[in-house]
Amino acid sequence: MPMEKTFNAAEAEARLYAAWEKAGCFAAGANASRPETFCIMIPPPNVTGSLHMGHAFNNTLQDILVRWHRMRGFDTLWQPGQDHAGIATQMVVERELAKQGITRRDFERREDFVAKVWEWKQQSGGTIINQLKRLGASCDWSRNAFTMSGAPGAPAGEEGNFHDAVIKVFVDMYNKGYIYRGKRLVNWDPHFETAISDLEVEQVEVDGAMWRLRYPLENGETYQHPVEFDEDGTPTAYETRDYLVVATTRPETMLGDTGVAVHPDDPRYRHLIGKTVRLPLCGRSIPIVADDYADPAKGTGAVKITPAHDFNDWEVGRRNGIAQTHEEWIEGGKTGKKPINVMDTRARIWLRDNHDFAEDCDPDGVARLIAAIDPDDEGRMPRQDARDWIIETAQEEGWLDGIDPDRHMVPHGDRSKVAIEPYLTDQWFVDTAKIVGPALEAVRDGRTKILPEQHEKVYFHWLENIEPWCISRQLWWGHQIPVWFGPELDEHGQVTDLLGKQFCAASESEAVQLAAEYYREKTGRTVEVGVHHIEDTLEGFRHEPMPIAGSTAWGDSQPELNHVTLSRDPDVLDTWFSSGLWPIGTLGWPEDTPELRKYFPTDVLITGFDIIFFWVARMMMMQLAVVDRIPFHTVYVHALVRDEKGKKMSKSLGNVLDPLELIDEFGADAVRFTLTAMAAMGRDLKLSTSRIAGYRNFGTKLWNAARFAEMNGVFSDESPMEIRSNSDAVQTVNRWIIGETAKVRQAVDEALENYRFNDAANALYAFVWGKVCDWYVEFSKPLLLDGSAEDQRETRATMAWVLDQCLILLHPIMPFITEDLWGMTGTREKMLVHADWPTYGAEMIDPDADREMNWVIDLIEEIRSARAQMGVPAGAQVPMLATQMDPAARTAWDRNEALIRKLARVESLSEVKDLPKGCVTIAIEGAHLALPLAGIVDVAAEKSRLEKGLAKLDKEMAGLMGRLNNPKFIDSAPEEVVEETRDLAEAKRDEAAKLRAALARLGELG
RNA sequence: GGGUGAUUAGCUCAGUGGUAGAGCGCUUCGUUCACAUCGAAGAUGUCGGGAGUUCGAAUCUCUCAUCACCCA
Repeated sequence: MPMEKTFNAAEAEARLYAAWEKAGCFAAGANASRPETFCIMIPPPNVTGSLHMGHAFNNTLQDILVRWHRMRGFDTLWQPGQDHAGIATQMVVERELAKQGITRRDFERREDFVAKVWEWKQQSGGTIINQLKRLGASCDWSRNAFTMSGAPGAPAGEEGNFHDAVIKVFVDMYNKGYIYRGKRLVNWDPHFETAISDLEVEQVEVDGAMWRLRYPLENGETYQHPVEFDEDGTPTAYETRDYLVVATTRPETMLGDTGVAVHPDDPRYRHLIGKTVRLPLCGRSIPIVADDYADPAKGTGAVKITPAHDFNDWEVGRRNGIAQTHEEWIEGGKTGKKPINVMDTRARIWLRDNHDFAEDCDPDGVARLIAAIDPDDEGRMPRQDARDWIIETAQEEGWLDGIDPDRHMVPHGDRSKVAIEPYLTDQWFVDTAKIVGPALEAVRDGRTKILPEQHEKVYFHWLENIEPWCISRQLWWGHQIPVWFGPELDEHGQVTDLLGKQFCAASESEAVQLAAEYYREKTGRTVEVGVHHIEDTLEGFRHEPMPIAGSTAWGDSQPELNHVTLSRDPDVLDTWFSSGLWPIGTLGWPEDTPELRKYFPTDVLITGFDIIFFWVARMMMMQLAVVDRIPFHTVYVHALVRDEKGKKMSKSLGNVLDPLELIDEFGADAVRFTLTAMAAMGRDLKLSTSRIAGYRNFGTKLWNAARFAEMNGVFSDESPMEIRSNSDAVQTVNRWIIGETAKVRQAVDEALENYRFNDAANALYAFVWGKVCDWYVEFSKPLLLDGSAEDQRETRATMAWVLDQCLILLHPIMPFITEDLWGMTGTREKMLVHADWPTYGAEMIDPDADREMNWVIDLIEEIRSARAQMGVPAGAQVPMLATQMDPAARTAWDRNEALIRKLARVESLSEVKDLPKGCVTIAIEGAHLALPLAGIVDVAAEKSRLEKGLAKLDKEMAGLMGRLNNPKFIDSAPEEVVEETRDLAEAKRDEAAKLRAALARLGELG
């Protein structure tokens, strides 16, 4: 059956992928023929994810390395999987539920909500897997991993043990002292009501204002405020003020102010340091403190300090005793200030039952504020409304000094898009300072290499300045923190802190056992230990663990503890905590599996630079902390895919190219080849569809070369020869293309070894199109059509071999079209995906054949160029004359006459003593050739052609001679460079002489 | 403000000290049996500006300009 004219990607891709999967071609170790292993972990996409250009790029590069190693016989594993994406998944599921009018708060039990999430995951969580398959990704899907597999409540089919790994790591790290719970300011997302990481916060510029508020000075204090200035800006007149003006972009936080800061050297305020102001509305007396953070040139130079609601204020507060812990406050004789949280978890102003807030306030003020802002659950004001109310009131009461419009950055949650609130809460942290050392060391000493190298700097910079990592999230979808709280006892067995004792264990029963031991030791009795499962009941507040201590007392005796009820921390772990274990977790750790032994440490990680901190650094730290080994020896960091104008692709800009649509239109191979050809290290790639179309055409070109071969019996030779080296061929053309194939094999391997994907793609493009299709197929025609039986046989065999090599070498980049052609151009033992990667090299290259064919190609191009410029009709056969040919040229001509004549449309070659008038000169090494075109030749056109050529040669000669005439060049340049330059100058001189002679002859004519 | 990178043909980009390249686009020609998703030929560059090192610089150094990204 004759081949179609083009490759039908839409039909073939699904069929071929199914065939690969069915045959188990991607399974770990498939096609292994040597002991070395090669393992890549996929950067797990979100379970909510769908394929975007970045995934397409990232996974194309991984697939190339994986297919290349598998064909070379490595024991190969490409481990796929997804992460459970805490916030993103909760968002998607809540959105689904919202369609039915249900919210998360309608669920009575956490388990019910989590069950819904699992339901969603099983229905819709596989989207990206199918999309990766369309791209051709050769992952071992039978091992597909999920960071929540095996978690409590996981349904059938999700029984993996990733959960065990996560919990075990937490417990290990907790016991090693790497994990602790503490009260710190975190980025709080009021929509999702959870802490989020710095990296999930984006800064958005918004139009806002600076509100100036007057805080009255207490105890009759005043200061001189400048009101008139001379030309130099020196104050010339002052007014006496009995208040300080603070400027703020967030007036609603004033309810939580614990001080006002001024610069210690500010002459206006120096005498006020240590005095107090009275906070309007609540009447709290707060100190004026000295801190460099206050910039005298900014605003009024006095800045309100709200430690519980601003990161900078927190630092100022800690330095100045106005953000003390409870213990510090007691020890300091209750003279300092504690930070005051005035918001609930939904960023509404929380005043009712807020003891920290009310503590030093005027009771009437408090009552008024509660009535206005926080009367009851329905009336509690969101932060924006409270701001409006406060400004209005300030205006009415005369303590609003003014309003200045101000454009400033406001942090927003990248998922929720709402303004982030710095929020003071208890959270769990990894004490990264304790585990960062080995991760830095591994890259410094080269055990792990980051490519391109510039990214090592980013890695070092981030790790050297690492902050504690907040790993708790107030979500339901995730790994619940394996810590149970119970009352802490003193040496007399008395409760000192209801929440003070933590029991960290992999299971509830182990925690209970730990607790029983603790209480027995403290009390000398057996204390009954139970577990209380808390539920989310407090609207607008975070659910905290609530352990219970039960005791009995008889008469005057101390109460005796007889039972406690533990309460588990309700928080879950940051998704990145589980993704951080990806390399070991996917291989079955903590079980000692054969895969873990075989494939860990893995080889290469391919990822985008945007998650170097998020993920790469954390994997390094965690693997080293947990199993004390690096997770991979090479990290290849690729750039971003942008649109053709260089803009980051984003849904809001509408410039997103959907890889699946591109695959539909151009085929997966074309998309893959484009991404590969543009993957120069460290550069963003700007993608345009015309480029993809170009590479689709490349596939068609290859297809048609095979089609030509098929039509000429290349694949159906009844007595085929076998080509093993260039000595199996006699014809120069065949010997030449065998050598060219060997060259490209070396180039491709070298490129891939160095992660120079674009070099591999471009070398193959130039070879397949520029060498095989443009020249070899054309050269083969005279042999296949008119050659001797032996020549035909040899050429068919060579062509079959060359095309096979093209398919093999292209397969990692273009798996579909190559596999399809492989199947239709021969009877094969194995599919191409498992074909043996060649190892031939220099021994296949015949320098003589190389020289000869390059001469032939030059000659044909010269003749074609002369003809085209002289306006010789394309179809016309022309005679050619030679006045001189050296032996090499003579041999080359004799051996390749048929194909030169065919491709250059030369009718004959005759040797003459002198050229007749009206000839067009063909400049070629080792021969004087000319086309007698007396009837046709346009003297002026030929003259300008020759002059142009001469001008170019003269310019080149000038440069070359300039160097050769410089004694310093002869002395200091390497011998071979000097030699090369001499040869080149010689050749140019010969060519110029020929052109001059030709010009002289033209002169005779004209 | 700090850091990183970029500036090469009309466009998008390769190019680690030795004759400036590719793809796309453009112009002219072409229905010969692999391919018009094609073929042949052609035009197009003070390699961002300036200075330096060197026999020799797109490439190394310094400086200026412009742009981009990351972090504050």
